[in-house]
Amino acid sequence: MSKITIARVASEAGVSKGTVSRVLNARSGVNEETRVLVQGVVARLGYVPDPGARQLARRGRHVIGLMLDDDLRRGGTYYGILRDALEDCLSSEGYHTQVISSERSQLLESTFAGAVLLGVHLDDPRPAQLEERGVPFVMIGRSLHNTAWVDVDNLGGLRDAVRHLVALGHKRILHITGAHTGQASVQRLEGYLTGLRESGLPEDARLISDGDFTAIGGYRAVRRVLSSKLEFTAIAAASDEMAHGAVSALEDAGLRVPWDVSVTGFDDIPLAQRHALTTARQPILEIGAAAAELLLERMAGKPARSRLLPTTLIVRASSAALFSATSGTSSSALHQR
Amino acid sequence: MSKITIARVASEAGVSKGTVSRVLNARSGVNEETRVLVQGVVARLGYVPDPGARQLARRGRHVIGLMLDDDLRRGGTYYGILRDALEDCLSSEGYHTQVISSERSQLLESTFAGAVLLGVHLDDPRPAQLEERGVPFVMIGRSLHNTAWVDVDNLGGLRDAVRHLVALGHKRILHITGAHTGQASVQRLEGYLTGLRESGLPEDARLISDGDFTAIGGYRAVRRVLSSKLEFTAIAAASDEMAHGAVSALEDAGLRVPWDVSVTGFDDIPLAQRHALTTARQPILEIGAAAAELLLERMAGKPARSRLLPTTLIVRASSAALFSATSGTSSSALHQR
DNA sequence: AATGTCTTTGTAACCGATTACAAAAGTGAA
DNA sequence: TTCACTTTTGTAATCGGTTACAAAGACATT
Repeated sequence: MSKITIARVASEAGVSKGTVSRVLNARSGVNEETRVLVQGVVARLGYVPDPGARQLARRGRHVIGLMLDDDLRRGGTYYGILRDALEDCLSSEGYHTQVISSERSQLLESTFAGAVLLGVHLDDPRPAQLEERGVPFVMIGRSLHNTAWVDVDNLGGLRDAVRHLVALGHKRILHITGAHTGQASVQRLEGYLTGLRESGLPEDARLISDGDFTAIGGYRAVRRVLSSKLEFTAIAAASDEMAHGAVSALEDAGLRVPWDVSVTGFDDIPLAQRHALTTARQPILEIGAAAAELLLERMAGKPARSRLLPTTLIVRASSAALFSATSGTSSSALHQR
Repeated sequence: MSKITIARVASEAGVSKGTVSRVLNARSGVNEETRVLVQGVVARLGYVPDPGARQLARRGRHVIGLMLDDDLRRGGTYYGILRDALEDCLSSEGYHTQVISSERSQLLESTFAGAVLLGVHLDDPRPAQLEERGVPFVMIGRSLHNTAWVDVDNLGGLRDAVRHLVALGHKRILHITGAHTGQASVQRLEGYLTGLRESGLPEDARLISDGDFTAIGGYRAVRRVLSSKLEFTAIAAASDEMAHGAVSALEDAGLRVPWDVSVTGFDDIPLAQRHALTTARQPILEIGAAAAELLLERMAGKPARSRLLPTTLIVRASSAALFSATSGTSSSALHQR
């Protein structure tokens, strides 16, 4: 049928266009009742404001640049969702996002009202350029001092995973680390060690195997440990991808998850759900929302704030109580079925 | 330094906004002299019409729906880039993109000027809904008859990879397939077979190992073949991810790439470059551009067209000439491990 | 009752283009 | 010279939003 405009919503709700606009942009000074009423009509009609008209009406540029680390840009999985979440939040504020490619950076100040940096490395020149040109920005994942950032509690997430495994009776827990360069990786390792310490378990350097945040990396990390005949009954990986690789390696070695070995991941990407992986969920939507909020603050001239968000442990079928307290090596711990 | 608008151009040229607009849109009924004059001013000022305002005045809808297969949406890697390319092309025409979630599909016709479907399965009900409601769309990856689509020459890409390997002296080439459900997978298998046939090499069903487009899938596919003691000196995988997994599996078995086994991939994702993988590159940017172009045509009421884009073979260090013509090199290396 | 303050809502101008319509200029025929 | 017709140009409404400003109520204070 005909296009749904703000005027249509206004007349349907019995208010003026101005009021509807205020509701849509979450401006203050709107009666709670009116707001609910208008939101109801918006939802009922499935009204979506025209982005073009919106940009036109707001003077000046209202485009937020999205800077992605070129490697991670394709790391997909996690970053794709985060990007969706960000776009969702920002578009409801009337902003429109656009990816800033590495080359186009000279157009920064004329084009962008602000920027969000996703997984950008420490040595990337672009954050400095932004700073210099006075474009406000927020980083996701900590990297720079003095800037606004949003991050997830990496340490806490891994610590919770370890606590969970310990509560299930596990005592020899293998940790698969991420890439050494990243802070997230270091913090998660720290969380693993903290979890052990709090539970009074000894730290064993041989139970830390290096991965690289990829499934193959996880696979190989487990393979190495298995061939060293080291005992372990659980694995706490620093990412779901690696946990998935770990599960595959265990299966290929004839071990069954969770009967022989329990496995936990980190992130809660869709793959984790498909493979029923116990994992420390990153609140991706909240991260996106927080980044949007902090960026809007910065753009409004307020001082830089930062936020550390907690993870939630999602328990699925890949972790289970240790049945045999007596058993020796994991490979001999094969109970039938 | 204020923004250059059509009014500025008009006053500078000493004509009215209407006349400038007519020149810009190549409408008839403009004096040749005036046209040249206006075009001169436009060029001198570097004026570019605001896409948003333009679309608004043209009284159409300006949001293009993006339909992603829910699984692939997170597959990241390839789809993220493609999406960027699409958005780039469409935004310069004044369109904005928005992801269409599975639920919201009943609002289609009132909201979207058109749609792009990315990796949507054959059994998805949404394409049919679009058709029914008269929303023009373009699919990336062929699926339906009678619709506009853009696709890459899957068959040709794999055939080229096989030709390349054959030219290097390889005669026993293993193919790792993708998911069985996808057409891309089937077409690449066909390309592999075509390559063999053209080179006069025999087809051997045991040299086809099933993967699932993931690195782990590639790893396991190779692992299976290695354990069957089958001879081969090269692998042509249906994706870079799987090729990466294949390389890892070979290395874990004590084989060296490319000395013992050559490996090729498909896609040319960043990972391929990092691992110096020879691969059939998909022209992702061109795919996005072509999809945008075809969609704009459809929205203008022109008949559906389609486009098949060629791949380019990128030769890197993972493929090399077969040094030892004597057979059994790779399998003897295998036996040592 | 009159005044001031605060909150909530409506009104109308505006963003930068397009386009229907009218006005002006040009051309040729009567 | 005047009229009819065509070509070229200007004018103003319009698209779908945002927002400055004014108006209207509600409430407390004097």
